[in-house]
Amino acid sequence: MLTIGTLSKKTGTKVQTIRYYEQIGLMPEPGRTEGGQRRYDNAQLDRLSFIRHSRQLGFSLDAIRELLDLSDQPNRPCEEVDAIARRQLKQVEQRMARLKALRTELKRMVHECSGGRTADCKVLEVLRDHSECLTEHDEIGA
Amino acid sequence: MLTIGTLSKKTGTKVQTIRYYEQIGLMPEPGRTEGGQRRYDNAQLDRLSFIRHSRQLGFSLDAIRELLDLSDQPNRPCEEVDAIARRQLKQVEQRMARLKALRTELKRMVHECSGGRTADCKVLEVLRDHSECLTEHDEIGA
DNA sequence: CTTGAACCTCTAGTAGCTAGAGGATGTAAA
DNA sequence: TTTACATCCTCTAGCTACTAGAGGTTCAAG
Repeated sequence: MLTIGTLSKKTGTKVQTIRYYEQIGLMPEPGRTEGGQRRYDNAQLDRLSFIRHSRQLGFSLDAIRELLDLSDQPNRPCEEVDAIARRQLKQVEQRMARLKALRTELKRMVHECSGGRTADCKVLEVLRDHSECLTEHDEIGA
Repeated sequence: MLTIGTLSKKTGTKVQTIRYYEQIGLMPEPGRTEGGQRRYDNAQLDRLSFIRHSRQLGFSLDAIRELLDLSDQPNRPCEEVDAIARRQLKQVEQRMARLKALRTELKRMVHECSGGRTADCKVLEVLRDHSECLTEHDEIGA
């Protein structure tokens, strides 16, 4: 039986985060000692590792919930699992494309500024006037 | 004089967001009609455009606050501005590197799964066992 | 003068945690 | 056995950057 602290160390997940996952129903309620402290078994360690690894790969908690559900039903076709993974891959690729455009623009800004006063600063000038931009970067966030 | 709705359309920023920027002190308090409605001038339009464009380039609101402050002091050296931009560029590059690693891993997962039952699903297998991963992707988020 | 779009404030919600207060428990050494 | 102290507990509030909605008021055109 593992304490929450041990589980935390083994998975690299903060104690608070483990309790949070329990609260939102991603982790099951563990057993408790007489004094009320949580005690975990290996199944729960595996589950948390799965969650943790999925998070590292950028899956949302909602997606992870779906993946865990599917993982619990071994005889279903894995098309749904694949679909979730492909969706994630697509999202990652979209973000990369966006970041690439931002990098281009930022590089140009930084490059063109040759260190005078802020009044003549190319960086500020570009920020003031969108028309100086070469690439599209309309959306915000992600 | 512009209404908040007109300002919203001109900059592509939602009305609620403009009020939010005012609340956190990023936009100054505008003039008001007798009835209490906000009215903006061109300086405020410029400022909001600046904010909007900076957001599109991924700057945080805190960074934008710094940029606006510097922009208001035309005689200071623009090194600080450059530093902020370079910091942003670095962050973008870090995120890109991370996404690249994720993409590699996700592609491999999706590729190796040939559509059987979830019990044999390669995607789930990789998620269960980090050691199957080739790339590093320790951090979460960003 | 009426209508209706646009405005107002205020509260609460989103994702995915993180931090801290204030107090209880578990364990190992003295 | 007592004491020390790390770890645990619950609960609340905070973070970024908005977004949505309730319930009510103002503006401008006809």
